[in-house]
Amino acid sequence: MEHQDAAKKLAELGHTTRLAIYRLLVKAGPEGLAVSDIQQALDVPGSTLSHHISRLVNAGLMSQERQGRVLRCEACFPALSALVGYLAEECCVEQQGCCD
Amino acid sequence: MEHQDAAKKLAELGHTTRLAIYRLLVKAGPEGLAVSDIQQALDVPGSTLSHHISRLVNAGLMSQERQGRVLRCEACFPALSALVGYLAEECCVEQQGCCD
DNA sequence: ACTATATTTCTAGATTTATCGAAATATTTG
DNA sequence: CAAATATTTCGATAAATCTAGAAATATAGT
Repeated sequence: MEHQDAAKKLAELGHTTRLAIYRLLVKAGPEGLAVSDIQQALDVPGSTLSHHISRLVNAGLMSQERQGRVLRCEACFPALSALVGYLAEECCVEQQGCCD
Repeated sequence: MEHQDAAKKLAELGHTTRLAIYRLLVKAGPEGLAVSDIQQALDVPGSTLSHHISRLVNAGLMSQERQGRVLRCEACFPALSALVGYLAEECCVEQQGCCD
């Protein structure tokens, strides 16, 4: 993962509402959730929610697929793994033994 | 880990310079690095660097300890683990099998 | 075509953050 | 104590972000 890309993903996750959205999606798994489900769970105005969702999508952390009137949202699980990997990458290269 | 705390940590890591600082520290391991080492590696003005470091410290992602004229910086490794754990927590609770 | 539902786009004001020069503080050494 | 080194605090400006109401768009059902 590129440095800038990782920073962007982390920044987007670093907002209370967006982190909550993302965690709902992670919890939901591949089935995903409709925007309306998320709205109901988090109780935020539609326009605000839409703004945050579009940022998460833009950062490559989730995707949306239309199913009729509903937009189904799903977390991008590989992005999460890559991000976590980036954070721990080269952990303690200078001195072995602190990370497992 | 508390939700707000996790969001804060992620937000602080979500900045190019701060992420670079943090990764240098993760790479350095428990030995840590002096502020001047970081400055040399990243080539940012002192005041800017100090600002970012203080944010990382405030977020509980790193600590500083004075050793003579030098301030030694060290990553808080437990915080990293807890953060990663928080992100993956309850992954796919609704439907088993997507995460390992 | 009309209505209802789902969601986004537009817009604008309020708040937060980033940057960095200059001055201040802390510590060692001569 | 004075000078040198390491780092922070102050201050001010520029840029990005948050929030949410109102209007617009997309789809489905009648």
